[in-house]
Amino acid sequence: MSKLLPISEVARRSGVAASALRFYEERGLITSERTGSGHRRYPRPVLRRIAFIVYAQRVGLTLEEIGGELTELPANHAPTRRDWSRLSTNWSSRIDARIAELERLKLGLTECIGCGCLSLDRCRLANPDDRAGDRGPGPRYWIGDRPLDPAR
Amino acid sequence: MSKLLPISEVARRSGVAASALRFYEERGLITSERTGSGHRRYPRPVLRRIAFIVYAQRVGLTLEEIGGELTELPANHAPTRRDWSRLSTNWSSRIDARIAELERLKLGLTECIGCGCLSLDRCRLANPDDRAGDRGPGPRYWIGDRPLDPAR
DNA sequence: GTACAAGTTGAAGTAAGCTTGAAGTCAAGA
DNA sequence: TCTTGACTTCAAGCTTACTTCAACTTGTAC
Repeated sequence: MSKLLPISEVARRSGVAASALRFYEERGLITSERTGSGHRRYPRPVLRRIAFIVYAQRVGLTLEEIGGELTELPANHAPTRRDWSRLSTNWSSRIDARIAELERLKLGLTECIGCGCLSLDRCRLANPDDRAGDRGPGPRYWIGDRPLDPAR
Repeated sequence: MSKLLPISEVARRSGVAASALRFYEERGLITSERTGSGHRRYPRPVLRRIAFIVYAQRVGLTLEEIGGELTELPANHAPTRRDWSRLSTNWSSRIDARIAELERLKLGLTECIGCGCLSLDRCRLANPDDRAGDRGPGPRYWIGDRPLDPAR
């Protein structure tokens, strides 16, 4: 049987707080064995799983979504090529979408300087009235109709 | 005196819920005049201000940060070229930083397929142990030492 | 004059992702 | 034996950004 790690060690190695690890366990994202006295002991592959979680969070998935992805991944083995391939396609497009939005936002920033109007309510990029009919209310041009990404 | 808009109209035109508008007002991000009966009446430029708020949120600023930016902007006039220039520089670098992180994350995704190891704990991009000494614990390579961006 | 829509306030609720605190257990060292 | 230190659970608290609700007041239409 391979080495089992106490929570403090997993926290140290993963950079994730022990309280967060317990929280992830409560949410079913990771699992642990227990010592006779009830202390958690983690098999090494949990580190991979945690890295996966942290990565996915940065990509912008919620813990719930991550939980969904994880149920389709082997708990104690490396993911297969197929696993990775599916994830890669899926996440790549999410990442691309968010990057596209950020580029659009950036463009709005420079165009609003460049166009000479300098005004959020007269500029065609910002004026809600100009867009009221065709794009609905709200600053939809810049905003890109809300593909949710996180990143905090 | 220019036309004043009731909250429903501002909500409709801006695409922001009336409850959110009241919330923004509470937080000092926008202001309103009142009718004799206490109903809010917004001067038109509030639409510019709201567009600004929504835009800034998509860029990734918190309402508190946005409040800070807004205190330096004229409440009822278009921002000056200097105002825009400062913002543009500031926000552009934030946007660039987040885009850079996303590119890094995407690279991690394809490299982990491409490198052939297919394993988050053996791959050099993922293995916490490889990075324990020089980069501290946690999946720092992919993660990029946490420049906070939001986007939900 | 009466109904109904639209508005008001303040308090409480929601969601995500954790952290903190209280109270208790357990093994090892001085 | 006594005291740390590491760990446990469960409940409550925190932050951000709002929404929802209850209880009223107003404005407008018929």
